[in-house]
Amino acid sequence: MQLPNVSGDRCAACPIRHRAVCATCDDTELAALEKIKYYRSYTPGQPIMWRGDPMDYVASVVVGTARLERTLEDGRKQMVGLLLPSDFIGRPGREVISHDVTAVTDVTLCCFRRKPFERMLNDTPHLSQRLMEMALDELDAARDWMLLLGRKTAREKIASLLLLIHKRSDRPDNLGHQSSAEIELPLTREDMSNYLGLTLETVSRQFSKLKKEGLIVLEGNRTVMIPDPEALRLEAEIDDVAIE
Amino acid sequence: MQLPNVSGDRCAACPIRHRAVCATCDDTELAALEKIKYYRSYTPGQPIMWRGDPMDYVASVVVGTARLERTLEDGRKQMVGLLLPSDFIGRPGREVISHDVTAVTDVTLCCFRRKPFERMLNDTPHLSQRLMEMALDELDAARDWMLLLGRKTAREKIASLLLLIHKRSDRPDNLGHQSSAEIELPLTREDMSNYLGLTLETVSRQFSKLKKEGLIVLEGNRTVMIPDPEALRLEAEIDDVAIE
DNA sequence: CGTCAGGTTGATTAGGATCAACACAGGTGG
DNA sequence: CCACCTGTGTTGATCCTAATCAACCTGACG
Repeated sequence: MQLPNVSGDRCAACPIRHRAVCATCDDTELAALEKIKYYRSYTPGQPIMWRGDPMDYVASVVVGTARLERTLEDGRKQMVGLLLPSDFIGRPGREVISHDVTAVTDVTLCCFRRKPFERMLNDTPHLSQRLMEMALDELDAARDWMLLLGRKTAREKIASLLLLIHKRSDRPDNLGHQSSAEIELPLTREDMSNYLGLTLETVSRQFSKLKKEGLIVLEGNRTVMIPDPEALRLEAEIDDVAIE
Repeated sequence: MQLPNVSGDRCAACPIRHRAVCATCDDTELAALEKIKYYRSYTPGQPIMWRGDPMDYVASVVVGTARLERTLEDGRKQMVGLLLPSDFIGRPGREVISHDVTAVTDVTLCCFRRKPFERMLNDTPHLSQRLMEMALDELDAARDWMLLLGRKTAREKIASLLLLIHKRSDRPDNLGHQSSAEIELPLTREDMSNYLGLTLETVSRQFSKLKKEGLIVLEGNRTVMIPDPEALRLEAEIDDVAIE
């Protein structure tokens, strides 16, 4: 996979400039951030942070997909977040990392050492307000996911996940409702099962069933065509009061 | 139930002064907040906010317990948060309420009309930083709960809930590990089932089983004695890396 | 005294987990 | 070039946990 050449680039040219934690920073603030930022890259499967380790830096995802997860002693795993470009990693004000983070695809992070970043947070309201906004958005998303984990059936979970990935892989040509859509799954069946609170066998079976019913069309293992997104939406029991 | 006389009180005397969104405000900021605040009270079961309604105000819980929940069309319910004193309700910057909020016990809120509060957020870094902190804490809590919903057994869920309530009803005499503890459940079996992603029958059965095994002692329906919190902790599969 | 909300317990069912076999593609090394 | 391995995915058989359906209990309250 060819990575965009981000290292050393000016923030102004950054692909996530207008969505990440720095979105509302002005030129002066951006210059200050630029001084303390550095890039890191990871290959698929590579750990990025471990729960319990000291949190030396925080970061924005620039390119790629990562998963945020927790593991029980006996090995049961639950993904608690899917990190896509512009998502923020880490919790300023905390000494220790609370969730494992792992690269799913090739990933490039824009990192800030925690201490300098915390100092900037303190005297850059634009930054703390943006981070507050992002945290509140993620909180809403986490709560929606709690509804899925606690109450939805396997079939509804799969449909919801497909629609979530569809929505978040927002290509620019996304004007209103399309009559069909194609999405690229960054996750393996196992990753998906860990996100949905299922086993990988159940995920596989539900894929097969949705395929047989014509609600999805598989092109290879990772590419899913959704002939009629509205029909899939009915299966997902999603309800957007024009909120999300 | 006798409510503390909070209405009209000065913030300085407020029971949640040092934990709520206003915790880090100085006297001047507090005075400004005092001008736009007002109190509201609710009786058990009374709705506080409805998903989809315009968000006219945001609030802090001063006294009592409320639940935050989402409902599927067919009636399936999932609690997505338990709101205790000092917790914040609402999302500045959003026009519409995204979760239902209902009083569980008698509840007193300290409310702020949203617009003035948003203006204050903009020019009061103490406030936005505190709200950011609280949102990030809640995000961590929500993610812990996702692990519970997705991967824990009914028995583990119940044990986790009891320990959560024990931890959050932090009486001052809470110096380190106690050899036994008594907690007061604000929730009905049904509320608990909605929080844990179970049915109320399953909750009831697991209570009976834990009782039979001596891990808990019921005194009436709502009071639970935990003879050996460490033993219960082993059942809950909780793992705190000195994080929480 | 009857009603009703909250709670317990029992019988049965079902959705998903578990255990297991196999398919297939992509490397790797002889 | 082929044999082999490994990671990923599919499908089948069986089991088990928690859901469902149902009866009943208790205490509060008009």
